[in-house]
Amino acid sequence: MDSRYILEKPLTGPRVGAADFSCRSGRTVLHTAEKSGPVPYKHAMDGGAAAARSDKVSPKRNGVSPGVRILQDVEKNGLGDHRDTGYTGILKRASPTHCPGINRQLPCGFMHLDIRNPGKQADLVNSFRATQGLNAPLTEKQPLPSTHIPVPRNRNPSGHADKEVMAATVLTSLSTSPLVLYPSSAPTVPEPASRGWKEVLSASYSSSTSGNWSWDASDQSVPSTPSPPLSNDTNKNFLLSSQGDDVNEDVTESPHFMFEDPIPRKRKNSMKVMFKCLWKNCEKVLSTSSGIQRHVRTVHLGRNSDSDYSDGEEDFYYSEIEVNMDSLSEGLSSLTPTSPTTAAPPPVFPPPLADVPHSEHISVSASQSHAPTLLSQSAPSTLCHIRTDHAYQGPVTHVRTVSIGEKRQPASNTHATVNKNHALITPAAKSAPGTRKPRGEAKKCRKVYGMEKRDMWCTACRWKKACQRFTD
DNA sequence: TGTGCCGGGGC
DNA sequence: GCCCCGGCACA
Repeated sequence: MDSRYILEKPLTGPRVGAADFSCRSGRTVLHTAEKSGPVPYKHAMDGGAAAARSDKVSPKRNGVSPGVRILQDVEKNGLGDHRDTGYTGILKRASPTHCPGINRQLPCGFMHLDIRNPGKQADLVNSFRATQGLNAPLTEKQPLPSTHIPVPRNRNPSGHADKEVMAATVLTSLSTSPLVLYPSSAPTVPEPASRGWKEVLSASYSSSTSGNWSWDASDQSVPSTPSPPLSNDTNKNFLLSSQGDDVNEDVTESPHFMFEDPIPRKRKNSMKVMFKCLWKNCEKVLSTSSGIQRHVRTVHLGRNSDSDYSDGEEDFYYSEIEVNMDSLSEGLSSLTPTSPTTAAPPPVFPPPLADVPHSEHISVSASQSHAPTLLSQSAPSTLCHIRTDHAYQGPVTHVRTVSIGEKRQPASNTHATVNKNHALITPAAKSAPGTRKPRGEAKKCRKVYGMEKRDMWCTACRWKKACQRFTD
């Protein structure tokens, strides 16, 4: 995967659909094969299984299995020429999640500046870019979709002017709010913007079901959490207050929160101190005192914003307010895509950084054991139910739902967190001893093939076990 | 009575 | 682990 691909690939819906379709299509193929007759087959975790089975279902080796065709269609629909991944669905699904990570590795990382706020912030923008050694013209970067926003990996504010440091601080603190991301004052269409976070969400969501990765769910403080629009009132307040010149520093770079650090820093304190302008009819809220002072000085006191002179009068026109960032996160967490099969919804919202597949995210330390738990709980939202005729045999772990992104554990390795969760859930779901599960409606091998074709039965039926081929 | 399949046992 | 079967519950 080269950088060209990264830059040209939009992380949009179709890609998400690819993951989902490939998974489902794999299942479809599976069932088709099952229904087509008692063809013995082996299962694999990826789309290759579908292709492999298509060898038997379809006379042609190159015959396009449904799953493969869907993948190719998806590519036509915007995934470009990413054809080097072969037929396997895993690679296809993994591809989107790799993009951001590689983006961060781009030597010429850039910030996706909000093009809807041109003009005044240009100077500040250029200042920022200059300090980061970013020489690429801004216009080259702007066409990128908002959901795909790489940023410089190592931002070093040291040596910057106070203004720039302050701007960075403001951005970090405000980045939890989508309100700043997509100000209503923007002349451009807000719809793509609102769709942006949705896409990020869906991308993250679907990725969780596909790639071999996890997010560090223990990090609730990720400032990159994209947020659905909260209350309109809040929006108004924020947006109204975001039209001043100070907003530029807030708005201009806030998108960088999307992909800040691979491992975002924790926020120790959920209470965020903000500074609210007390000027009549002005509800501007900024996260830094200097910012609000400058706002008051320039907007309300009519002083030159470039002038560093301040008599301290601005102090009278703003006050500190505390904003509970957790409350925002909680509101967001309600949108967390959870699986109906999960025992409990993840307590935190998966940050979009989870979009980034990082092996270091997978290997979470034991002290963060809840992270894999979250993965296991949220991942199976789109599952490929994989079973075999021989699933009945051997360890029960052969018969279980397997998410695409979930690494298959050896049968002997029942200590995995995923299996632990199953163990925790299973006893409650297990029927009481002595009770039988109701007889299924589906015809079983015995009825389908009859006694004379007993060799065509599934193994379980032959052994008088629960039929594995025609399950209910 | 036929069927599905649990539980148990032999190898 | 593979394979078989007695026996029970259900339609």
